[in-house]
Amino acid sequence: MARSTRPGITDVARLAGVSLSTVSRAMNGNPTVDPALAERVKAAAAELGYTANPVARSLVLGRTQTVSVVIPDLANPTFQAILRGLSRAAAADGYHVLISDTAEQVGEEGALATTMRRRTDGVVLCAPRLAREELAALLPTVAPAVVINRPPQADVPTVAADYGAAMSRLIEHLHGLGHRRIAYLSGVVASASGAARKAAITAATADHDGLEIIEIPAGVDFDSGGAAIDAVVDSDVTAALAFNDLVAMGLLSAATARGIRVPDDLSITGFDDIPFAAYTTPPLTTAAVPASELGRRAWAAMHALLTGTEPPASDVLTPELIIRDSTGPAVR
Amino acid sequence: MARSTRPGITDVARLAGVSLSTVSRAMNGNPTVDPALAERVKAAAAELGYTANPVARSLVLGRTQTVSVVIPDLANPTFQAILRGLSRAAAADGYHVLISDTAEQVGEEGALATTMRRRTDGVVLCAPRLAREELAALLPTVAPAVVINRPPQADVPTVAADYGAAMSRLIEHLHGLGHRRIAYLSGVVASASGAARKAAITAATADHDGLEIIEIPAGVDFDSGGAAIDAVVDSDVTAALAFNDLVAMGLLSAATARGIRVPDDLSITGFDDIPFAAYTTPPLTTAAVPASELGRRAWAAMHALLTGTEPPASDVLTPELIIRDSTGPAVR
DNA sequence: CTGTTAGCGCATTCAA
DNA sequence: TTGAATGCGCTAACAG
Repeated sequence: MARSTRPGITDVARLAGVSLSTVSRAMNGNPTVDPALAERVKAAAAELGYTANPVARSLVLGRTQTVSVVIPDLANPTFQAILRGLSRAAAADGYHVLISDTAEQVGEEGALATTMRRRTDGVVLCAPRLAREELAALLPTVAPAVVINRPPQADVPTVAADYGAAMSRLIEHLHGLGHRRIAYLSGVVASASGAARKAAITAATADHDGLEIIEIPAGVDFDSGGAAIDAVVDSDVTAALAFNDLVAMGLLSAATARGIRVPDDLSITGFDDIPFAAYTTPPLTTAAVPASELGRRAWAAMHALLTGTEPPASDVLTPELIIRDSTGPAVR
Repeated sequence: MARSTRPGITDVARLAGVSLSTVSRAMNGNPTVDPALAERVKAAAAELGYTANPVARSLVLGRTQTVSVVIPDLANPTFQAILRGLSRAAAADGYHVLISDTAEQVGEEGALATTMRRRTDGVVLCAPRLAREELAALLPTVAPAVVINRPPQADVPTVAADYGAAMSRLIEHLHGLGHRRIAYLSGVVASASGAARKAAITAATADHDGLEIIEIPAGVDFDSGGAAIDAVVDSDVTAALAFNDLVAMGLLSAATARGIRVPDDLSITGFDDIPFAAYTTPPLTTAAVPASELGRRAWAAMHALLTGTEPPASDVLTPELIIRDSTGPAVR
């Protein structure tokens, strides 16, 4: 029967008639080896189907050519897009990605990141609800790290979307359409982006006399949007700012089911511009968070950290306002 | 300044006043260690914040506690769900997941799987378009492996949804509504699930006199569904079977934009039951492929392989027919 | 029950 | 330019 164990560097050395250090050097393209010899070694390696054991290399080199990514919820389209952008960018640079969906163990982000960090060269953290202090305490222990969608931190590259600016644009859009009494379906209040949205709301009501924004607690998914329909109706508003597209879609669906016309009776805005936001009925007005671009940039920052390139600064992207048909002039 | 290098097993040994092996044994819960001593060791480890270097362990143990997952396209909701189900199940068993989105390098699945396999304990392969022979040649080289959504292979656990059975149900549903001339928007013909769908169509037309199913080449995404509207209209059918929900949604959207009423003028079915299929207007009739369950089961199979449990057989799930409002009685 | 010794597979000093 | 020796950090024989 054939060999059951993979060929090692020793096998190649023997076949090529050289020492294992020469094999190592040849395989790594070290220029201090005689070209002819290098060829011979490579031929031997090819013949044996030899490839250096990455685990052994990792041990001696101290790097794994892999980064960890911790994501709060793989079911969320935005996080999926971040992961996708990051994953592809990392692959293009020859890096692998170890993922972790923390959905189950909320609050375990710290321990998880620490665990993952040990098998990888760095960690990209997407942890919107991790407490500020915990994050601050965690970061130094897992460096190099890059953080997504959190306020800039000292010594840690951050890539984020400007949720506050986007929320302001959404509000301006609604205000421009004549809406003066607006509902805000808040999602995770404790999240960084949630705080940014809230701040934008406060600023907007301060800026515009007569503008009222009523906060209605809701969740972050489709169902919570639907569940909020009663509260929205009762609040007697002409428009609703949903925490995200999922919530907006739930609200839109529930409103339609109730015979409330959107945007004639009620304008609705989303947030994120997930893939299906353009295909609801009516299509959703929203703020386009460039999620996969965030992932790409997070990788760029990590790659810089890993290669010792210039210390990447914090990188913030402003979501674009996407006006579709779920918003229209205020009626009342 | 503080120590810049992590504590090693030697540091713990010194602090606890024991040998390396005792530390190793104590940390691994080896019962042949005096309980009191074990406590002392653990205390020392805790004091130093020591944790065994996973890379070194991997090298000596020959296992990484990690599995690779290769996914064709992270932008596809079905694959996302598979990954999510798998990832969470693996995490529950203390395993990590290395992912690879092969989108960019189609056809590179083999090389990629091989590369990833070397840093992990096994690979879960989701490669619908990989040629049968290539797959067969690849599998033995990356074992242990489990394959998702492909016909059962010898010696390799397979978990798959029965696309053929689901397609049959969809057709029966349409036939029962009186549809006799139906369009089929084919996606990736070369894929395993594509072949299964096609076979179901052939069987159905053979079973039912007067039933015609016209194949219209299309893609696998939203846009390709929309692009097929002309062909569908020209084909003079009363119903259309879309390759998947994305295509169905694109077609639905284009149809609606053209003033074609669904399901009054045209019935449309999807496939997969992605999260948004229930929220289109009208909601989509489709076949629910239990994607995250597939991921979960793929993990179960892999875990069995890894732990030497009973050889997992091939596991096939039949998608449930979900009748919503995009299908109705045939008019003509 | 505990310590000593030998590798896991490779990259890299150091000599030659 | 090449080879021999050393060690990355840890586990697992093997003695004691």
